[in-house]
Amino acid sequence: MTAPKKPQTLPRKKAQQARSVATVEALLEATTRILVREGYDRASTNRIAEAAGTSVGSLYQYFPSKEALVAELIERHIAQESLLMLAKIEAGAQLSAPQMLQEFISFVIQLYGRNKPLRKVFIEQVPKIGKMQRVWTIENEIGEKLCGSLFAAAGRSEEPKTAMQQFVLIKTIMGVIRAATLQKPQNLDHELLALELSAMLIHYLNLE
Amino acid sequence: MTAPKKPQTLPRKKAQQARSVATVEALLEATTRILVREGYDRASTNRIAEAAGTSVGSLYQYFPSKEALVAELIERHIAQESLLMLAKIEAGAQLSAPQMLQEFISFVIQLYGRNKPLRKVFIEQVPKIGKMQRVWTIENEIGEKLCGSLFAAAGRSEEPKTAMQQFVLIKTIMGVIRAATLQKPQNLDHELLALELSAMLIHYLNLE
DNA sequence: ACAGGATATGAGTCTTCGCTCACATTTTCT
DNA sequence: AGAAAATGTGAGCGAAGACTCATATCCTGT
Repeated sequence: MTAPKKPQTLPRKKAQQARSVATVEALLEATTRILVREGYDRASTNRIAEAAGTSVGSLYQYFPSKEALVAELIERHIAQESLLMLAKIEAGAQLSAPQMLQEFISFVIQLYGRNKPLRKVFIEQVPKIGKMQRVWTIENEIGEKLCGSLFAAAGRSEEPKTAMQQFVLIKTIMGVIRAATLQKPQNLDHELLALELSAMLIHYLNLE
Repeated sequence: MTAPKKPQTLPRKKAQQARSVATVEALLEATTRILVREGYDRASTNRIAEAAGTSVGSLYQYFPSKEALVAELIERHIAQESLLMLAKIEAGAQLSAPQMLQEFISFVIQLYGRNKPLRKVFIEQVPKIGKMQRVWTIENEIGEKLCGSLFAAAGRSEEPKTAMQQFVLIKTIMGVIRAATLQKPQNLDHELLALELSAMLIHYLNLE
């Protein structure tokens, strides 16, 4: 009879004074620490509050649930990294298409090499927290922008870019890099990977 | 102070009589149903036992934990699908390399289109249950076999296949298909996707 | 037929955890 | 200074669920 209730992830109230902002930040930092050290399941609200040096009560003033806490963390993480990627694309505007793509891929590989344990937790929790849609939206955005910049670099700005091209481009990159990062086969040179991937995709897009 | 204990996933005892084998099967089937209908978190051992028409006690005779139950389900799922993929590769042995690859990709897309809800649960739980290594091992196996067959079909059996080639080949395929399946952009034609992906990879492998 | 192993049962124990609330403290504003 | 608003506290309630165990039933071999 009970409808399947998804946990609310909207912040309960906004912090106004500096002191409460500090509390919220402390909570988020503590959540990160506990997530990495203990994993999602062992991260209880009580434990998080204690680690943050506050109380459960305070936690529930700002976050309606543990999921909300993690959702906020994921949101910040996604937002930050997508900004970095978009910036990287802009920064390579004067390069040739192959170089631009190769540098972008190298950059993402290096990005994914950082913070492995936390990233692992996020990857596991993104679906449960319902952040998949958000990730996809941003990935598509990046794919679109990257595709546009590549065509521009090859002097073919006018040509239409199909949804398929953008999709294959960004999903190939992210899919392969995710695999390379998580699975980490040590005998796989990252520079070479970036080179081969970009060559393959440049040819796929007819941009050499 | 407590060491992070991973839940044991080895079967507690093996069923010997026909009756107990039936119990185990019933438990696994019930787990599947509940997983699909209620999701992982709401699937409690009590509920599973009830749905299977047995008792919790019986469940714990054969599975030391809920994780063990799901691990067994995932194991069967992985094993079954990898067999299908390997069979598909063998079945295409007389085709040209491009055709073989295209048909393989189409096959995997169609495979991933089935059982979406259950597959979603599995994808979410594979990391937590510790089955990632197993998935990777099998994916690499498939990549190796596929790569070999493609080279053979192009009359280049003798040429060495690098680890990089196998890696890019299989991870591109699986990564893109996973994205296409989960994200399901409806304006993306699956046949066309298979065609473009295979063309791209055939060129990457220098097999046209 | 009967012993002994295999299997089944499910009420109950124990633990964990999410979350509330009555109350205390701090900050802000006039 | 004093009132009102914002913020902080943590013991404890209630729910949920993982897992056990004493007991009962079934099966197999002799």
